Order: sequence, then structure tokens, then C-alpha cells
Amino acid sequence: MPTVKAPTSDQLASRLVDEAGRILSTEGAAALTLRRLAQTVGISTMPVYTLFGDKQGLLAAMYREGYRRLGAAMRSAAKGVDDPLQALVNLGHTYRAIALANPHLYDLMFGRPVASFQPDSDAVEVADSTYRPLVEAAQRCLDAGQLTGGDAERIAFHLWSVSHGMVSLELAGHVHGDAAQAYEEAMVLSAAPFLVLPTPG
Amino acid sequence: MPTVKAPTSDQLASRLVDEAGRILSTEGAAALTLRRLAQTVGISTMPVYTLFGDKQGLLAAMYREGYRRLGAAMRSAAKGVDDPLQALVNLGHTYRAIALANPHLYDLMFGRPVASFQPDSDAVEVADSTYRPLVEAAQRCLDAGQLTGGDAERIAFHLWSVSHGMVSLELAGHVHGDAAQAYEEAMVLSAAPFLVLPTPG
DNA sequence: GAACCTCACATAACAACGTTATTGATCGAA
DNA sequence: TTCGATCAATAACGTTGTTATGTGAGGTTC
Repeated sequence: MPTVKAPTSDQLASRLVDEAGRILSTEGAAALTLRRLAQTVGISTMPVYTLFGDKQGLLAAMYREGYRRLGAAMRSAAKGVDDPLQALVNLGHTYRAIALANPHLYDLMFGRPVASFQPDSDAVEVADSTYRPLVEAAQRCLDAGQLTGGDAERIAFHLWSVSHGMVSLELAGHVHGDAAQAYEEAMVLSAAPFLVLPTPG
Repeated sequence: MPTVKAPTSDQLASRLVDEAGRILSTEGAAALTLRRLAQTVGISTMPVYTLFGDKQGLLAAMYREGYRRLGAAMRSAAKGVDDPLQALVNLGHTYRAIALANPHLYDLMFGRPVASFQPDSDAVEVADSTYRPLVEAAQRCLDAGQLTGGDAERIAFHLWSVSHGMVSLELAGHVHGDAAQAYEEAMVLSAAPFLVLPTPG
């Protein structure tokens, strides 16, 4: 039940979250032990408990940090793109790219890779705000008349679930052939029900 | 590297897989320890090693059994349904129902919940054959003129990825409101690009 | 300025885990 | 019957998360 420590310790806390994420991304969940983490950072295992309470607390901090970075990447992927539909496509590509770059961290965020880790509802709420850029892009498409047939929230959620489904299947080894192309096709199909065809002439 | 034992041991092997699945489904990955499993069955931990080699071998057997049951449920969900489109809907509902009934087993099959478990390519191939009924139902829809615009394989894969994405998000707590209705809507949207509208008159 | 309190860290110990070595029992073949 | 092999129970080993026990530094109070 650890509350966040004094400001002076924030540096060590973020250092630990950072290094733990690096271990998780490069060597997987089995390699992420507290002794290993402590040794890498050059401390004992105790500070992890004073800062995060237990290993679950550390994982929760990694969960939040992962979503924070995903959210930042999503926002920057849509920023400054004039064509709303292009922004939507960029968001989809960014989502997959980040997931493939950090598969184990993605598992931590969207699955439950480490035994019995369960984020609290606050963390899930923060996580859900991550796809806000997707909603905004969908709204821009609606405003520009490029999409129709639903509100932005609903459209964005559907696009997200399709992207997530494809990435999840790809990481589990269930996508054969050109996964990038399959993802592209899935994006097109997921948007198809809402697409407004260009008027002839 | 354990080869399957003599036929006389098959009973114990399936008993172990069965009980392990029960523990995993009811108490999660953290509760599934070899000591606990052995105690529940009333043996020592050794038979697990002679039968499955190690814990990964047991998990691999559970993985295969999980897909075997999922495949059986999928086949029976489509069997004897006259309307091909209805069969497709039934398959979607069955998929979600099974996943929600055994969330941890579903994680084992479609994610990597237990540290560093990785099914071999044979197992993944068996797993992929699970959605064969989906391909057949899609083919029937194409033959009946209810769907168009793609081959059965591609359509089935897209429907699967959408179902999987929705179920995965729901299990991770990212679906708010009526999850069943959201799933229904996602199924409709995923099929929409291929749907043939009834001819007027 | 000195005694004290507090708090964070290192060290060491504990229970539980997967795994392996050792030992004993059981069963089929010669 | 006797020998051999095989499998399981027991116990032990190394590692994990976690907790108890010291220990030392920094701020507070008299």
C-alpha cells in the first residue's frame, strides 16, 4: 500500500520503471525479477518495496508509463496531418508499430502476461484516454464528410478493436503471410462501413 | 523432451490436464503450481515430469486441449443450422462465450499469460485449424449469395480478428457499458463490407 | 550543540516455486 | 524366482517474491 514517495525519490522511481521496461521488452517477463532489476540499477531490492510496495506496484507503474508513451506517440502521429483520413491511417500504423516494438510491454498493457497482475480502475481509465486522438481524428473525418453512419466514439472504438485484434493475433503467431498487408486490409475493412464514396464527376 | 507415455498413463495425463485447466480457469495463473496440482490429484510432482517433461509441457498439452474443445464447440455451433448467415452469428457468439467462461485458458491460448510459454509451430497449426468452421460457414454464405467481395478464407479471418479483438479488450476491462451489445455491433460491422443487401421487391 | 526520532536502505532470512538427484517399490521377462 | 527396468515418492538445490533485522544519515527538539 505504498503512496508515492518524496519528490527526491522520483528520479529513482522513473529509473526503475525505465529499466524494468527495458528488461521486459528485450528479454521477456521471465527475466524481470526484482533482484535482476536491483542489480542492474545498482541498489538492493528494498527500494522497490518502499517506492512501489511490491512487484505488482512496479508493474502498475510500468502499465501507466506504457500508456503514457503510447498516448504521446498517438498524439504526435495525428498532429499536423491535414487530411483527417490520413491521420486515421497514421494512428493505425503507429499503434501496430509500437506494439511490435515492445511486445511484452504491450502484453502487460493489453493482457495479463505476468501472473495475476490486474491494473486498478484508475489505471484502466488513464489507459482508455490513450485512444482519445483516435476519437478526435474520427470526428474530423465526420466533419469533413469523409466518414458517416455513426458517432466518432463508436467509430473510433471499432477501429481500435480491429487494430488490437490484428496486432494481438500477429503477436501470438496466428497471422501468416504478409502481416503488414493483412493489417492494412483489416484497417480498410474496419473503416469500410463508414466510408463515404467520392461523388462521381 | 518427453514423448507421450504408455497408453495406460493416458488417463492420468488427461486427468492432470483437466484439473490444471480447472485451476487455471477458476483461480488464475498464479494458483497453477505443480505442487498444488499434484496435491489436488493426489500424487507427487514427479509424474508431471515423466508425462510432460516439465511445466511448459503441461501448458502445451493444456493449449492443445483448449483448442480441441474450442474447435469442437465451434463445429457444433454451426452444425445443423440452415441459414449460413445464422451459422456465422452462432460461431461468433460461441467464440465469445467460451472465452468469457475460461478467461485464463483463453489467455494461455491467445496470449502468453504464463512467463515465457511459447507453443511450438505444430500447436499453432492445430490452433489455426480451429477456425475452419468459420471458413466453411463463410463459404456457405458466399455460395448462398449472402456475402460477396472476398474469398471465404479472407472473410473468415477478418471476422475472427474482430471477434478476438473485442473479446480481448473486454477481458482486459476496456469495454464499458453493455459488452454483449458492443460485441454484437462489432460482428455486424465486421461483416458489413461483405454483406449483400436483399434485393428490393 | 547533543540526544533523539524517523526513515530509507543493505543484509539476511523465510516460504514457495520449478526442477533434479536419490531411493524405494512394482511389474514384466528370462 | 530372479533380474532389470521403470516410475513415483522423498528430499534437496537454486531462485523467486517478500519480510524481518540491523544501520546509518538527516532533520527535530530540548
